[in-house]
Formats: sequence, C-alpha cells, structure tokens
Amino acid sequence: MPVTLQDIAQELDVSIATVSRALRNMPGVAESTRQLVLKAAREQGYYPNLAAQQLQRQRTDTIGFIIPTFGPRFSDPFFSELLAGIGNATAEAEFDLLVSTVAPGKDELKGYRRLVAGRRVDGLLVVRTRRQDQRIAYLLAEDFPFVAFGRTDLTANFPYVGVDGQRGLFQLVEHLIHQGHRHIAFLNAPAELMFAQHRLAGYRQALAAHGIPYDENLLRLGGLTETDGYRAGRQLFCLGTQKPTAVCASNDLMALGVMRAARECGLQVGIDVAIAGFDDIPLVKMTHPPLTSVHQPIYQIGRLICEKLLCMLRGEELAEPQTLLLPELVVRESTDYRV
Amino acid sequence: MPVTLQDIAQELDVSIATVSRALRNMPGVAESTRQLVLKAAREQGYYPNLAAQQLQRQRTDTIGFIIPTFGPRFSDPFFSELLAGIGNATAEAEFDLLVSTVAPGKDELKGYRRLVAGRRVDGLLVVRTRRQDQRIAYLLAEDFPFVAFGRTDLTANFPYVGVDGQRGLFQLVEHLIHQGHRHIAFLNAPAELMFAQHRLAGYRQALAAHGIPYDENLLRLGGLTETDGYRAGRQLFCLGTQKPTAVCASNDLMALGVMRAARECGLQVGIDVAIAGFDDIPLVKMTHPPLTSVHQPIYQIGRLICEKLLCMLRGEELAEPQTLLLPELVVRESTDYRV
DNA sequence: CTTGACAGCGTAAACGTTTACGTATATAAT
DNA sequence: ATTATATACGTAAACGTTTACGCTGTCAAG
Repeated sequence: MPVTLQDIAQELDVSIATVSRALRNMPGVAESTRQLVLKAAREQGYYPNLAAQQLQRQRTDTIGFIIPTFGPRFSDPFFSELLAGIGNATAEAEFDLLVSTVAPGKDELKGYRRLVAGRRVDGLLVVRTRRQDQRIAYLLAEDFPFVAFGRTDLTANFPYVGVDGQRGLFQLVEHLIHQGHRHIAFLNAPAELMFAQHRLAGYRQALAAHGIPYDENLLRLGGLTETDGYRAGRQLFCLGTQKPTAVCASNDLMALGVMRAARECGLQVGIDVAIAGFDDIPLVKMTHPPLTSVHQPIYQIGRLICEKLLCMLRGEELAEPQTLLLPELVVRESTDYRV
Repeated sequence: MPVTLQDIAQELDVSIATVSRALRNMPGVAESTRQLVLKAAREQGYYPNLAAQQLQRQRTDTIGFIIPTFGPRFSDPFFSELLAGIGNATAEAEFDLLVSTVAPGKDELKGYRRLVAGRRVDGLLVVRTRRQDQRIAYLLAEDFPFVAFGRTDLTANFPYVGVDGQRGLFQLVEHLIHQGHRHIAFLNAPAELMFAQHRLAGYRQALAAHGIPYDENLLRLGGLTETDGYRAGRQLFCLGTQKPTAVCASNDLMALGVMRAARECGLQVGIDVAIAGFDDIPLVKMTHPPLTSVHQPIYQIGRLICEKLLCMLRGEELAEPQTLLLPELVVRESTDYRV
C-alpha cells in the first residue's frame, strides 16, 4: 500500500500538517523537523497522491489534446510532428499530457465536455480549426483556457497560432506558373476546415494574378488521407484534354496519393506532371522524387501553442495572443522542370 | 463555477447521497426521485469532478504510455503507429491516455515513479524493452499492472507482446542470400535493446545456415534515427573490397538513411546495392524504390498491449499473458534483383 | 514584569465524491 | 394485532491532500 502523509506523521509523532509543510518547503517548520520528515519520507518512499492534490489544489497540471480524426487511426505524420512538439513542451513545464481522439461530429463535444466539465485538464489545445468551430465556441462560452492551431470565422477573439495558408498557396501556384504550367489542379481539404478557405483563396489569387481562368473541374476535395489523394489523382489524370499538368494538394499525404496515382497512370512525377504538397512533413524529403511542399514548422507550432497555453495557465498575460506564421515554399524535384 | 452534487442536492432538497445514487443508477432511489435528479443535473449541467472520483474510487481510468526517446522529439513513425493503436483501444474502453516522454537513463525511473507512486494511472505500457530493463524490474517490484511490447533477459514473468525478430531477420537475410548476396551488412540497434539481440541472432543464424562467415566489419550499431542510418551507410559504402552488396537495418528509419547515403555515393538502390529495413512502417511503400522490410503489425500491437492491460485492470485473468507474433517479410524493389 | 512578536506546531475544515450503515415509512406475512 | 421485509432516504466516514486558524512557548523590547 502506498505511504501517505498520515503514515509519516504517525512514525514521527507529528501532525499531518507539519509533514505536508515540511515536504512542500513551507515556512513554519523547524529545520530539524523538516530534516526528519524528509528522511522518513525518503525511507518510506512517500509520493503524494496526485488525485488528492488535484482535488485540493483545484488544478491538474495536465493539458489535454484531442486529435480530431476520422477513421480508426490517427497515425498521420502531421499529428505526430505536432504531438512531438506538444509533448516536449509539456514535459519541460512538468505538466502531463492527456491525449485522446474523437471524430468530428455530433459526439465530438462530449469529449471536450468530459475533460472540461470533469476538470480533468487545466487547458486544451484545439487543432484543425473549422469555420464555425463548435469546440471553440464551447470553450469560449465556458471560459476555459485553450489555444488553437488555426483561425476560425467566429467573430470572437481567442489565442491561436496560425499559418498564412493563402500566402503559402499563392507562392506555390505562382512557382508552378513560372514553371510554365497553365492547368493547375488543386486538391483541397473539406470546405469546413478553416485552412481550406485560406489556401483556396491563395490558389485563386495566384491564378487571377497571372490571368489564368479558374476552372472548377480542376478543384477537388479530399479528406486528407493518402487514399483520398490517390482517388482524386486517378480522376484528374483521366480528364483528357483538360488534364492538369500540375497538381497541388492541401497536405503532403494527399500529394503522395496523387503521386501514386500518377505513377499508375504511367506519368513520371516531375517530368510528365508536377505535384506539390503542403506541410512539408519530414518524410517528403525521402520520397521519389522528393516532393515540393509548403513548409510549416509543425513541431515548433506544437511547442508554441503549448507554451502559450502554459503561459495562460500561469496567469500571465500573453505578449502575443495571436500569431500568424509565414510559410515557406520548398521546391524539390517533383516540380523542378519547365513545361 | 462548476456544479457539484451538493448544488443539485440543495436544489431538490435531498441528500448528496441520493443524488449520487440516482446519477450512478444505483438501487435505493425511487424512480420519481431519480428522474428529478437527472433533470436537475441536465439543467444545471452537472459533470462529476474526476479528481474527486479518482480519489474516492482509488482508480483513475487512465493508462500511461511513456515514450522512451532520446533527443528532443518523438516523431518516430514507429511510435506514431503504436500510439494510434493504443489511443484507439483506450478510447473504446473509455479510458484516458496519458502520454509522456522520458529519455532512457538515470532519470527515467523518476517518470515511472511519478505515475506509479502518484497513482496517476492505473496501468502502464512499456515499450522498447531492454535486456535488463529497470523499468520492468521496478514495476514488478511495485506489483503495478503493466504490459510490455518486447521481452527481456529478466527471469521474471510478465505479460508482453513480442515479435520474433530472430525469425524475421533470418527470413530477410536468407532472402538476400537467395538473391546472390554474400556481403550482407547489418545495421543493428544498440545492444541493450532486447530486440537487437534477437535480430542479431537471426542474422548470424542465417549466415551460418548458408556457410557464410560472419564478418564483424559488416555489423554496425545505430540509434534508430535516419541520421544514424545515413552515417553508417557512408561508412559501409567506403569499405573498399569488403563493401557490402546488401544492407539490412534494424528499423526502417535507419534503412532510409542508408538509402540516402547510397544515393550520395552514386549507388542505385535496388541495382547497385540492396537495402532492407524492419518494421514496415506505412511510409516505406512510398519511398523510391519501395523498401523491402520485415513487417510487424505495429498498430495491432498497440491495440493488443493496450487490450491486455485493460483486461488486467478489469481483474480478468489473461488468456494468453505472453504473445509472440511472427513477422512477415515483405519484399519490394529495394532488394528485388539477383546479383 | 508586562506586552508583543514570532517560530513551531496541531486542529479542523475544506476539495467532491462514494458507500457502509442507520432510520423511517410502507407493505406483506404471521 | 405484531413482526418481518423491503423501499427510500439521510448521516457520516472515508479517499489524501492543503491551508486558514488557533494555541503554546520563547525571547526581546518596553
């Protein structure tokens, strides 16, 4: 059985309060007593019961991260990178990290309510924001501390870290145009995702800036998995005369799917067709050919949203509640030729 | 302020106990009263305080997963897959998952002690077992529920899921020998890792079975990152006459590093040199050329160790406390030619 | 000598649950 | 009628902390 304050108090014939004070280095304990307590605690192997501490202190020193995922798994390299940043930042602050997965949909809020109302965590990280994000609306209504990765269409003000996807896609499409492409397909994410809006805007902006008409047939939507990319790729490469010579995808995983489709259709990526992604996850350097992508520092963003949240939990004012990062185009061989 | 049992009890002018019983569907409450309580709870938005529940019930409904990671990040695709399995299995059981990262070393046990002695979690998942695994020794000594992914050299008995790495590497090396290779390098993991032992044994066993002398110069050790693979690859490909014609690595990430080194040395992977990995993480299908690898069902293993642990926590006897899975060789283009 | 300050400690009330036990009322059995 | 049983509830103790408050003794200042 685990040893409690009670046990130590009994052994030393002092009160629980004294033991508690001694262990927590609070004033009001004679140095000699403190030493005795520390010694006894070490010998008996005392460790505070965290549930009791949480109940008493009314905080958990834990932050929550709910991964919004369709399907059975969340092994998306994007989330892994993000989780890495979050995990390291929480560990440094001596916080715990509670991870769970909930599919977006009507039961999604239940997962949040559980952690929030059950006071299971002190703060939450919200990722993959949506236009009208019910999670954020809920957290704002509850006045619960959180930081988001991404913006929303809500009028409310809240702390977030975002990436200027419009500018990212603008750069990417402009690059493709400079390479001589005129039929540039865009495989975007579902419209309710906030970043899909921005990236679409960037796509259209770049086309417009170069006098290229916007062709709805070249716009596809996919659920961000490799398979979605593959399916869209198969469709795009069967378009006959309007077949695109370049495809950009809203994330790298889908771009990889498009690459697979291209290969299956007998197209050599980087020669017969240009393909580019978004995120610049580590693995795109290792594909063949290496994939052009719009870099966002996912690991750093994970750290950043986490650190912002930790600041808030410490009660500090955020120097910069809302951060918008500029993404950077990384050109690799998958788009490295001129038509 | 969150609403408590007290609040509801006061509103309905009943005792806290009755409210508790009503909400938890315990007998001893009139149906009419129960309805009143449920209604009030819904209206006031009651949600149980989980810390209080944990303190009282003496369990947390949480399992812990400590990722043993050197360096600043844990964005290893292997862990992502595993985490996916674990995450989904815990979610289905309505358990929470506490994730943290601790580098192996002298402070490692502190991380475990924190969760165990602080009764922060009900059970732990231990991965990447080592020959004399202090974590497992500790958990056994504390009689704390856990399930390991991997075996150890400890004489003690404990529940685990393992993969027969010896057989895996035997198959792989035999495959390479059949392809005509005689100089087969092996880039293994650090010797203290248990699976390194098994895989090395399989490597030597295959060589011996085919009368190929074991050459120490062809054995390298690496820390499982892509960079380690790259470094070892650079060294191996500078060996002159004893240059290997095939390299197997103890995980896919290192194999990818070896591939990069090979390319830089002007070798065409799959033609000038054969390269193979271990794990068969999803991304190896997408590399160029696709990488031959020994498949272990990481996602399933994640689920499995988690489900075993959940069984134990429910107090059930495990039908099969120790599971040894057979890995499967997946031949792809990176080794798909005969010398 | 009194007064005040202060160090060192104990008491007890919280934090929000769960649950063993006791008690009152109503119903059924004798 | 009395007794036994069941139902519906309340009381209170527990889970292991933290901390406001109060008490005692010591010592220096007045």
